[in-house]
Amino acid sequence: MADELSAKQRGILQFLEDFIAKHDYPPSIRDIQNGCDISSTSVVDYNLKRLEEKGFIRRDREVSRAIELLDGQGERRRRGTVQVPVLGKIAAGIPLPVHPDQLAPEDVLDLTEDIAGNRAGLYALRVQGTSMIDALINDGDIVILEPKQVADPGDVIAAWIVDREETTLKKYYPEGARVRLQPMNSTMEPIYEDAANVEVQGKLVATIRAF
Amino acid sequence: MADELSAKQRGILQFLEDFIAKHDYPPSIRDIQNGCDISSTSVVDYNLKRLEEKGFIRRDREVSRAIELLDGQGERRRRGTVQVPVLGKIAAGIPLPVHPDQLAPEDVLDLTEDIAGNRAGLYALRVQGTSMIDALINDGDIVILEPKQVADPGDVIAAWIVDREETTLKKYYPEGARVRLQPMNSTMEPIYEDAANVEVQGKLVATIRAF
DNA sequence: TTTCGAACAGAACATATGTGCCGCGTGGGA
DNA sequence: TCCCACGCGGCACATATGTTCTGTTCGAAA
Repeated sequence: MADELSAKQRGILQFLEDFIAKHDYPPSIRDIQNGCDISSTSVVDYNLKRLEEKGFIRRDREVSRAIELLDGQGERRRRGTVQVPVLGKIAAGIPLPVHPDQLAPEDVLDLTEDIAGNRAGLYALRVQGTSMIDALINDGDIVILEPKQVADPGDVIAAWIVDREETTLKKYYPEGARVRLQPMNSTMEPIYEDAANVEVQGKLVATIRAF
Repeated sequence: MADELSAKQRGILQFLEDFIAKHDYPPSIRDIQNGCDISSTSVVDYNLKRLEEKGFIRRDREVSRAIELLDGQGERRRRGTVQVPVLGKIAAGIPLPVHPDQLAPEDVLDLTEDIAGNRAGLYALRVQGTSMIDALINDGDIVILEPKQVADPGDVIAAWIVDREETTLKKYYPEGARVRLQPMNSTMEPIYEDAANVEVQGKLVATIRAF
């Protein structure tokens, strides 16, 4: 049960993704041959068979360009969307995961580029409780975050307030030694924290509330 | 400049959608022929040329199964997503469009089924102003609505308050002759309106805020 | 009526494309 | 050492598939 992919197989997989993203239909074997600088169609065929065995693609035999991309577990993949892992919950009293990659996603959210933009490494969290109500974020909402340790002024960030052990979502304005954290609800007053007391944990990309 | 599609052309387009949704790769001309009960490949070819002229598909000549689905305006379509038209703005003082179909969308938003669900006829509106802040909806947010003239208790609806000429987004609880409209921010008090003074204009499906 | 073009039928044609077969290195195990 | 699976190269082959050509039908316009 070999789950390992050879360099050539990873290259083919990458080429498949790019080609489909570009053309909206799968490449032929000879397209792959040229795109990956492979010497023979039979080599492509050989490696496609391996990829199919390992559950990364599915092929309909005898049909041109009949390659479907799977995710390595035999699951169908969606096109034109970004898979964003839902890593867990976010509440006032718990810090965000610092290394999102290390967590097993409990769920996956498909997002279009309309929402996700071209950012990479995004992850999502479910909001638990109403502690972020001042950020116009309710219990049950989903927040999409881009992992970041530094933020630009004006970014909406997820900040960990060290001494209060609290996560908050606010607009970020560094002002010398202190930081102004402005609620997104413009009728509310900003709070000020010592710069050393604020840890930037990520940048807010979007929030989604479904009913 | 014929924008009209014949029944056969609509059938082919439908078949294309279904086939691609099912297989993740486009059908061959003969697949279309069989799937649509068309007598000859040349008829398929003929109608595909028409569809291409009208901007519903794009084809790469001489390449098998090289059909891309477009949206009728020559724009690329995404797969596994729902196209939701952005019909305009929503503000406190303007009613929602009653017949969304009749408006030309100023923009199109791609949504995955994760967000849109399986509902049909959805449309989106951009929120202008902060008048919906009590519904945790900010200036610039996008609201996704399902057209509906009647709502179930507990639905979050877009309601037109007749005498105040005002649009509001609230949870809907009919209570006999009056209606309780509960803000989504649970710390705020509900308002009560005469049932005749409340017009249900649609059901809120989701809200999206992108940064 | 005639004319003309849109839509279609049927078949032949050219080629794009998946598949199979034979063979060659190479490296590890018996 | 021999043997064999693995990964690969090269090529021929069958066919899946897009294209094209000739004709037919039908309805509207002349």
